[in-house]
Amino acid sequence: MKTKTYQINPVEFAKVLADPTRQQIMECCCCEWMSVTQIVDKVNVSQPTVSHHLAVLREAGLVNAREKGKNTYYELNQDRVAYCCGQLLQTFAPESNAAEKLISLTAVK
Amino acid sequence: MKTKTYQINPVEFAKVLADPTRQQIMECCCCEWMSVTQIVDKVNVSQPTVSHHLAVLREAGLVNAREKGKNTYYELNQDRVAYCCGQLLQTFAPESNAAEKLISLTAVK
DNA sequence: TTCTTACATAGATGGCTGTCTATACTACAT
DNA sequence: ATGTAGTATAGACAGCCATCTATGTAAGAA
Repeated sequence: MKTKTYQINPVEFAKVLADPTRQQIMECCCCEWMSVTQIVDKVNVSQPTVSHHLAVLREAGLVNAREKGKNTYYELNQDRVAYCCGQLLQTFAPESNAAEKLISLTAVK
Repeated sequence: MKTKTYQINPVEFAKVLADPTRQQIMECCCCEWMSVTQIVDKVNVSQPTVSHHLAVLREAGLVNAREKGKNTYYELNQDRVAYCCGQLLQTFAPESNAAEKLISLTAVK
Protein backbone atom coordinates (compact mmCIF):
# COMPACT_ATOMS: atom_id res chain seq x y z
CA MET A 1 0.00 0.00 0.00
CA LYS A 2 2.15 2.83 -1.26
CA THR A 3 1.15 6.26 -0.09
CA LYS A 4 3.38 8.86 -1.68
CA THR A 5 1.28 11.97 -1.62
CA TYR A 6 1.94 14.27 -4.53
CA GLN A 7 1.58 18.00 -4.49
CA ILE A 8 -1.98 18.63 -5.57
CA ASN A 9 -3.05 21.36 -7.96
CA PRO A 10 -6.48 22.51 -9.15
CA VAL A 11 -6.45 20.22 -12.18
CA GLU A 12 -5.50 17.12 -10.19
CA PHE A 13 -8.01 18.01 -7.51
CA ALA A 14 -10.79 18.29 -10.05
CA LYS A 15 -9.78 15.01 -11.71
CA VAL A 16 -10.03 13.19 -8.40
CA LEU A 17 -13.50 14.60 -7.78
CA ALA A 18 -14.69 13.95 -11.33
CA ASP A 19 -16.22 10.56 -10.65
CA PRO A 20 -19.57 9.76 -9.02
CA THR A 21 -18.33 6.64 -7.26
CA ARG A 22 -15.40 8.49 -5.80
CA GLN A 23 -17.60 11.28 -4.51
CA GLN A 24 -19.90 8.67 -3.02
CA ILE A 25 -16.94 7.12 -1.21
CA MET A 26 -15.86 10.55 0.00
CA GLU A 27 -19.28 11.16 1.48
CA CYS A 28 -19.15 7.74 3.11
CA CYS A 29 -16.03 8.50 5.11
CA CYS A 30 -16.58 12.24 5.41
CA CYS A 31 -17.18 12.44 9.11
CA GLU A 32 -16.12 9.09 10.51
CA TRP A 33 -13.48 6.41 10.06
CA MET A 34 -14.78 3.66 7.77
CA SER A 35 -13.28 0.29 6.90
CA VAL A 36 -13.06 -0.78 3.27
CA THR A 37 -15.72 -3.42 3.82
CA GLN A 38 -18.07 -0.87 5.33
CA ILE A 39 -17.59 1.36 2.30
CA VAL A 40 -18.11 -1.54 -0.10
CA ASP A 41 -21.44 -2.20 1.60
CA LYS A 42 -22.56 1.33 0.82
CA VAL A 43 -21.48 1.76 -2.80
CA ASN A 44 -22.53 -0.45 -5.65
CA VAL A 45 -19.15 -1.54 -6.99
CA SER A 46 -16.75 -4.39 -6.25
CA GLN A 47 -14.20 -4.34 -3.43
CA PRO A 48 -11.20 -3.96 -5.78
CA THR A 49 -12.87 -0.96 -7.37
CA VAL A 50 -13.34 0.63 -3.98
CA SER A 51 -9.70 -0.08 -3.12
CA HIS A 52 -8.68 1.52 -6.40
CA HIS A 53 -10.64 4.69 -5.65
CA LEU A 54 -9.29 4.83 -2.12
CA ALA A 55 -5.76 4.63 -3.53
CA VAL A 56 -6.50 7.59 -5.80
CA LEU A 57 -7.88 9.58 -2.88
CA ARG A 58 -4.95 8.56 -0.68
CA GLU A 59 -2.34 9.65 -3.20
CA ALA A 60 -4.11 12.96 -3.55
CA GLY A 61 -4.00 13.37 0.21
CA LEU A 62 -7.78 13.66 0.34
CA VAL A 63 -8.22 10.78 2.78
CA ASN A 64 -6.26 9.65 5.79
CA ALA A 65 -5.66 5.93 6.29
CA ARG A 66 -5.16 3.96 9.49
CA GLU A 67 -4.43 0.24 9.62
CA LYS A 68 -5.63 -1.76 12.59
CA GLY A 69 -5.30 -5.54 12.53
CA LYS A 70 -6.88 -6.90 9.39
CA ASN A 71 -8.74 -3.70 8.71
CA THR A 72 -7.84 -0.43 7.09
CA TYR A 73 -9.87 2.58 8.07
CA TYR A 74 -10.26 5.69 5.98
CA GLU A 75 -11.46 9.17 6.77
CA LEU A 76 -11.92 12.15 4.49
CA ASN A 77 -9.39 14.95 4.95
CA GLN A 78 -11.80 17.85 5.14
CA ASP A 79 -9.14 20.47 5.65
CA ARG A 80 -7.42 19.39 2.47
CA VAL A 81 -10.71 19.63 0.59
CA ALA A 82 -11.29 23.09 2.00
CA TYR A 83 -7.80 24.17 1.01
CA CYS A 84 -8.22 22.92 -2.56
CA CYS A 85 -11.59 24.61 -2.90
CA GLY A 86 -9.92 27.77 -1.67
CA GLN A 87 -7.40 27.44 -4.46
CA LEU A 88 -10.19 27.08 -7.00
CA LEU A 89 -11.94 30.14 -5.67
CA GLN A 90 -8.77 32.15 -5.65
CA THR A 91 -8.09 31.26 -9.27
CA PHE A 92 -11.54 31.25 -10.80
CA ALA A 93 -13.55 33.60 -8.62
CA PRO A 94 -11.09 36.25 -7.48
CA GLU A 95 -13.65 38.99 -7.82
CA SER A 96 -16.55 37.13 -6.27
CA ASN A 97 -17.57 38.47 -2.93
CA ALA A 98 -17.96 35.14 -1.17
CA ALA A 99 -14.74 33.81 -2.63
CA GLU A 100 -12.76 36.85 -1.60
CA LYS A 101 -13.68 36.26 1.98
CA LEU A 102 -12.93 32.55 1.93
CA ILE A 103 -9.45 33.12 0.62
CA SER A 104 -8.47 34.89 3.80
CA LEU A 105 -10.08 32.11 5.81
CA THR A 106 -8.22 29.31 4.07
CA ALA A 107 -5.01 31.31 4.18
CA VAL A 108 -5.23 31.26 7.97
CA LYS A 109 -5.59 27.51 8.14
CA MET B 1 -24.70 27.53 -30.93
CA LYS B 2 -27.05 25.78 -28.56
CA THR B 3 -26.89 26.94 -24.99
CA LYS B 4 -29.22 24.87 -22.86
CA THR B 5 -27.74 25.15 -19.42
CA TYR B 6 -28.31 22.05 -17.33
CA GLN B 7 -28.59 21.95 -13.59
CA ILE B 8 -25.05 21.46 -12.36
CA ASN B 9 -24.06 19.15 -9.53
CA PRO B 10 -20.74 18.53 -7.81
CA VAL B 11 -19.81 15.65 -10.12
CA GLU B 12 -20.54 17.60 -13.30
CA PHE B 13 -18.76 20.64 -11.93
CA ALA B 14 -15.65 18.60 -11.20
CA LYS B 15 -15.77 16.96 -14.63
CA VAL B 16 -15.80 20.34 -16.31
CA LEU B 17 -12.78 21.49 -14.29
CA ALA B 18 -10.90 18.22 -14.77
CA ASP B 19 -8.93 19.32 -17.81
CA PRO B 20 -5.85 21.54 -17.98
CA THR B 21 -6.82 23.21 -21.23
CA ARG B 22 -10.25 24.07 -19.92
CA GLN B 23 -8.83 25.57 -16.75
CA GLN B 24 -6.42 27.56 -18.88
CA ILE B 25 -9.33 28.91 -20.90
CA MET B 26 -11.18 29.74 -17.71
CA GLU B 27 -8.24 31.76 -16.46
CA CYS B 28 -8.06 33.51 -19.82
CA CYS B 29 -11.56 34.90 -19.60
CA CYS B 30 -11.75 35.12 -15.84
CA CYS B 31 -11.87 38.86 -15.46
CA GLU B 32 -12.55 40.21 -18.93
CA TRP B 33 -14.56 39.44 -22.04
CA MET B 34 -12.41 37.55 -24.54
CA SER B 35 -13.12 36.59 -28.16
CA VAL B 36 -12.49 33.03 -29.30
CA THR B 37 -9.56 34.16 -31.41
CA GLN B 38 -7.99 35.92 -28.45
CA ILE B 39 -8.30 32.76 -26.40
CA VAL B 40 -6.87 30.61 -29.19
CA ASP B 41 -3.83 32.90 -29.23
CA LYS B 42 -3.22 32.16 -25.55
CA VAL B 43 -3.69 28.40 -25.39
CA ASN B 44 -1.79 25.85 -27.41
CA VAL B 45 -4.64 24.00 -29.10
CA SER B 46 -6.58 24.42 -32.33
CA GLN B 47 -9.55 26.75 -32.71
CA PRO B 48 -12.11 23.92 -32.90
CA THR B 49 -10.74 22.51 -29.69
CA VAL B 50 -11.17 25.86 -27.98
CA SER B 51 -14.71 26.11 -29.33
CA HIS B 52 -15.41 22.64 -27.98
CA HIS B 53 -14.20 23.58 -24.50
CA LEU B 54 -16.16 26.80 -24.56
CA ALA B 55 -19.29 24.83 -25.42
CA VAL B 56 -18.70 22.58 -22.42
CA LEU B 57 -18.22 25.60 -20.15
CA ARG B 58 -21.27 27.31 -21.65
CA GLU B 59 -23.55 24.33 -21.10
CA ALA B 60 -22.35 24.12 -17.51
CA GLY B 61 -23.20 27.78 -17.06
CA LEU B 62 -19.62 28.54 -16.11
CA VAL B 63 -19.13 31.16 -18.82
CA ASN B 64 -21.37 33.84 -20.24
CA ALA B 65 -21.38 34.41 -24.00
CA ARG B 66 -22.08 37.59 -25.96
CA GLU B 67 -22.17 37.77 -29.73
CA LYS B 68 -21.18 40.99 -31.46
CA GLY B 69 -20.80 41.06 -35.23
CA LYS B 70 -18.48 38.33 -36.33
CA ASN B 71 -17.13 37.84 -32.86
CA THR B 72 -18.31 35.91 -29.84
CA TYR B 73 -17.04 37.06 -26.50
CA TYR B 74 -16.83 34.91 -23.41
CA GLU B 75 -16.41 35.72 -19.75
CA LEU B 76 -16.08 33.41 -16.77
CA ASN B 77 -19.10 33.29 -14.47
CA GLN B 78 -17.30 33.76 -11.19
CA ASP B 79 -20.44 33.66 -9.09
CA ARG B 80 -21.35 30.29 -10.50
CA VAL B 81 -17.87 28.98 -9.71
CA ALA B 82 -18.16 30.30 -6.17
CA TYR B 83 -21.55 28.68 -5.76
CA CYS B 84 -20.29 25.30 -6.98
CA CYS B 85 -17.25 25.48 -4.72
CA GLY B 86 -19.63 26.23 -1.88
CA GLN B 87 -21.52 23.05 -2.72
CA LEU B 88 -18.30 21.06 -2.62
CA LEU B 89 -17.37 22.53 0.73
CA GLN B 90 -20.80 21.89 2.12
CA THR B 91 -20.65 18.26 1.09
CA PHE B 92 -17.02 17.35 1.65
CA ALA B 93 -15.88 19.73 4.35
CA PRO B 94 -18.93 20.27 6.53
CA GLU B 95 -16.87 20.28 9.69
CA SER B 96 -14.02 22.40 8.40
CA ASN B 97 -13.86 25.81 9.95
CA ALA B 98 -13.20 27.76 6.77
CA ALA B 99 -15.82 25.84 4.86
CA GLU B 100 -18.45 26.39 7.51
CA LYS B 101 -18.09 30.11 7.13
CA LEU B 102 -18.18 30.09 3.35
CA ILE B 103 -21.42 28.16 3.28
CA SER B 104 -23.22 31.04 4.92
CA LEU B 105 -21.57 33.44 2.49
CA THR B 106 -22.61 31.53 -0.62
CA ALA B 107 -26.07 30.99 0.81
CA VAL B 108 -26.51 34.75 0.89
CA LYS B 109 -25.59 35.19 -2.76
C1' DT C 1 -21.22 39.23 -55.72
C1' DT C 2 -16.94 37.46 -54.06
C1' DC C 3 -13.57 36.99 -50.62
C1' DT C 4 -12.02 36.84 -46.01
C1' DT C 5 -12.40 36.49 -41.14
C1' DA C 6 -14.53 34.44 -37.02
C1' DC C 7 -16.63 30.80 -35.12
C1' DA C 8 -19.30 26.39 -34.73
C1' DT C 9 -20.10 21.60 -35.98
C1' DA C 10 -19.17 16.82 -37.74
C1' DG C 11 -16.59 12.87 -37.76
C1' DA C 12 -12.43 10.15 -36.72
C1' DT C 13 -8.98 8.58 -33.57
C1' DG C 14 -5.87 7.67 -29.69
C1' DG C 15 -5.26 7.64 -24.91
C1' DC C 16 -6.99 7.53 -20.43
C1' DT C 17 -9.66 5.45 -16.74
C1' DG C 18 -13.38 3.04 -14.22
C1' DT C 19 -14.74 -1.43 -13.85
C1' DC C 20 -14.28 -6.27 -13.56
C1' DT C 21 -12.09 -11.09 -12.40
C1' DA C 22 -8.29 -13.38 -10.57
C1' DT C 23 -4.88 -13.52 -7.32
C1' DA C 24 -1.56 -12.33 -3.63
C1' DC C 25 -0.89 -11.02 1.01
C1' DT C 26 -1.66 -10.48 5.98
C1' DA C 27 -3.86 -10.97 10.46
C1' DC C 28 -6.43 -13.66 13.19
C1' DA C 29 -9.11 -17.83 14.58
C1' DT C 30 -9.54 -22.75 14.97
C1' DA D 1 -0.88 -25.92 10.44
C1' DT D 2 -5.01 -24.75 8.17
C1' DG D 3 -8.65 -21.85 7.12
C1' DT D 4 -10.98 -17.48 6.68
C1' DA D 5 -11.82 -12.63 6.44
C1' DG D 6 -10.06 -8.06 4.94
C1' DT D 7 -7.56 -5.62 1.72
C1' DA D 8 -4.33 -4.58 -2.05
C1' DT D 9 -2.51 -5.51 -6.65
C1' DA D 10 -2.31 -7.17 -11.56
C1' DG D 11 -4.13 -7.47 -15.90
C1' DA D 12 -7.86 -7.04 -19.29
C1' DC D 13 -11.38 -4.49 -21.43
C1' DA D 14 -14.94 -1.14 -22.73
C1' DG D 15 -16.49 3.44 -22.81
C1' DC D 16 -15.49 8.20 -22.65
C1' DC D 17 -13.28 12.39 -24.13
C1' DA D 18 -9.64 15.69 -25.75
C1' DT D 19 -7.77 16.48 -29.86
C1' DC D 20 -7.35 16.86 -34.72
C1' DT D 21 -8.83 17.81 -39.82
C1' DA D 22 -12.45 19.05 -42.73
C1' DT D 23 -16.34 21.59 -43.48
C1' DG D 24 -20.39 24.62 -42.69
C1' DT D 25 -22.11 29.23 -41.70
C1' DA D 26 -22.51 34.00 -41.01
C1' DA D 27 -20.83 38.82 -41.01
C1' DG D 28 -18.30 42.32 -42.89
C1' DA D 29 -15.03 44.15 -46.63
C1' DA D 30 -13.79 44.94 -51.32
